[in-house]
Amino acid sequence: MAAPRRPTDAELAILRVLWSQGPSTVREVAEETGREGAYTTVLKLLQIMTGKGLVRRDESARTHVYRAARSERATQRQLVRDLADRAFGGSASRLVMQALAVKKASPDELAEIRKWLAEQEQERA
Amino acid sequence: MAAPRRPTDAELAILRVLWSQGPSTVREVAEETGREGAYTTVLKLLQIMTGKGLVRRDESARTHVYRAARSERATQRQLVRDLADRAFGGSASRLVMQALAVKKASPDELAEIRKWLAEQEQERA
DNA sequence: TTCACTCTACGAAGCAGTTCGTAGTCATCG
DNA sequence: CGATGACTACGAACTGCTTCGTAGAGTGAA
Repeated sequence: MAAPRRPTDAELAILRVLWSQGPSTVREVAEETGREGAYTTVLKLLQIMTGKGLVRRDESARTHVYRAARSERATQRQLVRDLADRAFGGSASRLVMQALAVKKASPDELAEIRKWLAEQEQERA
Repeated sequence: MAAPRRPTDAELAILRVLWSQGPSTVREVAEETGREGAYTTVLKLLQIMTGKGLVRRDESARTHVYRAARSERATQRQLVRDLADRAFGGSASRLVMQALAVKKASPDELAEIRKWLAEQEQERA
């Protein structure tokens, strides 16, 4: 499979619904996004996304059911990589530095970072 | 000033040149991007970016000199925030987690992260 | 059957981003 | 002066994204 193009904003909004709600119909996605009269817009987007391979469609019932083709994590990593390339000279670490400056972390998140740090030092031994 | 729209890919490529080379002429930017026959394309982009307020133009000489209107850091943070909003439910910390998974860090970067971690724990006291 | 409702499909418009060709201006050199 | 070359300005084409309107098919109730 060729390198998939980065999802657009509207596509990402839909993927977010699919990731959090699981496989969904057009109506379910449209209602979750909360916008009025968005039904055919969401339908069209899902059709396009099916063509791009971003989502998969179950057509066994008359009302089709869509699900994200790639996991949230995998997509997030792709986007991080993409941003690192475009704005940080390819350095994910420099991206991390700026992200750390943006917002304080919760205790859980701090713990995760500490854990990651320990692993890094482990590997360096 | 209203919230500036996120720079596009082509705009970011130009900003990267301006950040690393400092104020530059169209020709200097065009040569740095390395693409053939890109001159008028770069010129047009710089004109558009001037209109958007992304760059500032010194017209005192016949050959104009452009410089980035915002710092690299500020722009990077904006982009991080934007990506956090679009793909991480607004959580920069979750973005950090994925970014850490993407690539190993250098010793310097590890040290910076450790320093940041210490500051966080300080504030929590 | 007929009506109302829901669904899919799709065309088309509008807009932004990107690229390129062309025109016109200005400075310099012979 | 006249030619050459570098510069700015700008229109126009092309593409991709997003939105919406409309058509047509399936479903089920009266």
